[in-house]
Amino acid sequence: MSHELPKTYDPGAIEVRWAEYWVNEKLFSVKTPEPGSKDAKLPVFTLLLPPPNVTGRLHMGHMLNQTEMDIVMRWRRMSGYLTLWVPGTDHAGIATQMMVEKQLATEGSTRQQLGREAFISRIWEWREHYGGAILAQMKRLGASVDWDREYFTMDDNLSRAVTEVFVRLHEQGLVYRGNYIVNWCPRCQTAISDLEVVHEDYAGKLYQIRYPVSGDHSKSLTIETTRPETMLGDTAVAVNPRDERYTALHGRKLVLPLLDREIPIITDELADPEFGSGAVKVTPAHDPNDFQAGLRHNLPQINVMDQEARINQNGGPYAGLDRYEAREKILHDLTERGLLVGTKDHSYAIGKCQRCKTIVEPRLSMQWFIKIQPLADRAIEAVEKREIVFTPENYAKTYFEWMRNIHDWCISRQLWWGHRIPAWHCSKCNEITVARTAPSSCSKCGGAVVQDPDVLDTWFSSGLLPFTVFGWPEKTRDLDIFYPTSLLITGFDILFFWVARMIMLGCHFMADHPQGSVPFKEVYIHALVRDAERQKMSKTKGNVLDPIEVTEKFGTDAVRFTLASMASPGTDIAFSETRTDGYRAFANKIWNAARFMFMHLDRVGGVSITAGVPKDAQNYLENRWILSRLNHVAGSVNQSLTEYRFDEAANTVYSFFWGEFCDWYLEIIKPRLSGSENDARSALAFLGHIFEAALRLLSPFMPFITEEIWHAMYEGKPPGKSIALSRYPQCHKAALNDQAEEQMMLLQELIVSIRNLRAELKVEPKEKTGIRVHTNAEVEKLVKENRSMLERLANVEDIQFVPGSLANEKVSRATARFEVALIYEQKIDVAAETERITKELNKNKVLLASAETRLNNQQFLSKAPPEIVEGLKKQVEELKVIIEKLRRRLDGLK
RNA sequence: AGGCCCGUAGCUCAGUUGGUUAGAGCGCUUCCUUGACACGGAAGAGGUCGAUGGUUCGAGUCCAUUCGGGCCUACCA
Repeated sequence: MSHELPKTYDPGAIEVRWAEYWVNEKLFSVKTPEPGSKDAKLPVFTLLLPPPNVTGRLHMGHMLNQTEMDIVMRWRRMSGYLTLWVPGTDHAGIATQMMVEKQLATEGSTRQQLGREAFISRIWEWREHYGGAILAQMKRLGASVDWDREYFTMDDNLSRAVTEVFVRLHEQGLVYRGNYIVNWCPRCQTAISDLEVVHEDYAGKLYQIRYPVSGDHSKSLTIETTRPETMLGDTAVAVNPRDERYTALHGRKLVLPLLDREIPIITDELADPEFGSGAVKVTPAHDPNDFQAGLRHNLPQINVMDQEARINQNGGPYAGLDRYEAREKILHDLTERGLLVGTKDHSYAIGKCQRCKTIVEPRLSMQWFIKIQPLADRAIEAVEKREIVFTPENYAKTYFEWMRNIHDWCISRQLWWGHRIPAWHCSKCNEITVARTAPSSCSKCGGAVVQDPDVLDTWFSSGLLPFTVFGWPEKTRDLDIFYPTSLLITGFDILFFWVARMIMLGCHFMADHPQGSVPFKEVYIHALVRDAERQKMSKTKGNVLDPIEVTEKFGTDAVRFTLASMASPGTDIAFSETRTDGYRAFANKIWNAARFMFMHLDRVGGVSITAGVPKDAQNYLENRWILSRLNHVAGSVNQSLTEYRFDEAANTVYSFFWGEFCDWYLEIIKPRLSGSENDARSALAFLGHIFEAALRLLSPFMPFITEEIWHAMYEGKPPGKSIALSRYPQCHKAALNDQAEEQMMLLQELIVSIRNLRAELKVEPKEKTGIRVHTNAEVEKLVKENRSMLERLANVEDIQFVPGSLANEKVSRATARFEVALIYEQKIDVAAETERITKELNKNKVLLASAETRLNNQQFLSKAPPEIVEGLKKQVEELKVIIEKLRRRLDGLK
């Protein structure tokens, strides 16, 4: 039997195989543990996948998000948690509807032609065909989610829960319907929430328009506006009550130009005396501030635009014109009449629809809202009391900032795709019945009822997911066990859209949950993945990297490792392929290290690498050392992951595996591996033990290659189905060995010093040299014990210990604990050596001087902690020794 | 308008509560095809931490000011 591993590392070949294996074997599916069962006693770790849009395509942000989630989940699973990661997709109301409407357009059809029902089934069809793209990609990338629990936000059970929530909120008086100013997208023809509006700076114009005083056209007021077309809906002009310029006009009326309607002059704080003329037009149906002012003064609300933002019949001669055509015509007409006083440049922010980028129109319309304050209060408290903890912590500030200035949430959308509002309108008496199921007739007058045509904001249903995925409103065992979820990992872009809403709704509906009402205990907000030049990736810039393409080029493990190695809370990631190439090399290194081990295993045969640590292992310094290092590293990686320092964790395993395990350990044991079969077997048994642990350590970061090698190690008969189900290495104090680590460090220093000298002298690589060492008895003993290591790694054949200092030698190196010189005839470059030593000497002199200055400073001595002072004293002693040695070297060179 | 973040080697980033000689990867220079790996090995060069001022025995690390870059929130006519 041999350990099968192809000669070259081909990530594509192994990854597809394992990705399928993990899914087919249902390795990460979690059955709800029965009461009293073994699993029921485990600590639980639950994570909800931020559901990608059905319309979505996987981008680097997803890849980062998934990598972080998968690392955490694999690590927790291996650390003994019952680990549940629930995947799903979001029906994405507007986005999906737009997508399918576009498709219809290519067929020359519209949703109106199709009708509501047919259009919706068309979307379901579309979803069947294209909806699973991201999740399929996730499977390929090996995300360790429970595919048996996959959901879609429009599933029957989730939809029922949405209805239940709406009805309950309504019963609690937290849902209301009313005519308010909302952000209206004329393209999508629906209301959208404040969050769905993106603001952009806009260099526009401010138009100054004169409104004549009624009955006295010699007098007038001048107002300023950026949207002159809205004047058609003006129902007053306001001045500030304290603005003495206009006291005389209080109570008078104005003639609204163009329409010749009389409108009152009102006094209201809305008018800022500092702005423009101090008079402001009031358009209650098209501006939120004006709307409030209108309510205060009982002004009529005249809506002058239709759903497509064309002027309606209220606009008199302008009816039928698009809002911007109307603007031009109005400005033209005003100019003709001499009422346009002036125009000035004015830059302000315009709101655009998040989805289609059409300029949003504030418009009065009948919508459903959630009274948000009561929900927000509790949501603020939950974070203040640290029931939910943010990483990085300053996102809590952003969260508070928003929560404390929150506005009621407009939840109705004039779309067809989404959860329909469970409200029925009586066609006779207009009574509205909100109910869990359709009423047969009006509860008030018995008339026929029609369901409200609107659907709910997509974020309404996704805001409920932390409890609805576990079966709410039923009282399920899943809810008992898995709620609250442990962690949420997501991007800051949906902090308000989703995270804040989940907190509000979770706290509200899970208020009596024994393990706490919050939907999750921790929120980790990940950063942005930028391109190698730190530019934001965007389609228009054309710098978008497709994660699947990069993955195919370098392997999933390498891409994951790249992202992990740069994922530090709060820091954006500049993704560069050269770096990924470097981690592909790392994977290749792991691969070849494994092949190296297998080569020797197959040569001697009969070694059980799983039998535990062989007895004689502790006899070897390098074994004590690498075991100690492994345990230190395990401790440090666990700690870093606890703090979501993916970068620290990844870099730690990287340098352990490559820098210590491969570069030093494997090199040291090579002679034993290729020596007698007994020696090889003993070395291999311990090597296998370390290698296997290192694979487990690496597994959450590089699940594919570690799975492949792990199975190969067991020759197809592993102790479990997957390395992902084995235990994560911990730091065992008993395995730590400070002495071994110090001794190895000294030997490494000595070896490097010798290599150094050889390089400087340009000794032929194949030529062995002799060395002379001046040191203390302890080090001498250590070197003698590890003579063969030194001979091999430093290419030395003759080691002499000398009583006297070697500082006068032409070629030598000195540290505080030893001096070493090469026994070598060749001439050296005296000038270069002199320069090098002078440089080193000066560096040390500067250090000594600064240290001594500090030690002579009474303030320092009295105020600095004693261990710092002691450390400095010790350093001064060592510096003096080194400086003295360097001086003698310099003299010797002359 | 308010709030937040960043500026450390050629490039991309680390640098924990201020404490001894500021680190890594990539790139660069020199040497080496030694049977795991040239996707490799060995050795090396290279920063005074955006600027200024302050606190402190001691600052890349805290404070202030300033310059440069980025982000978020917002109903400014």
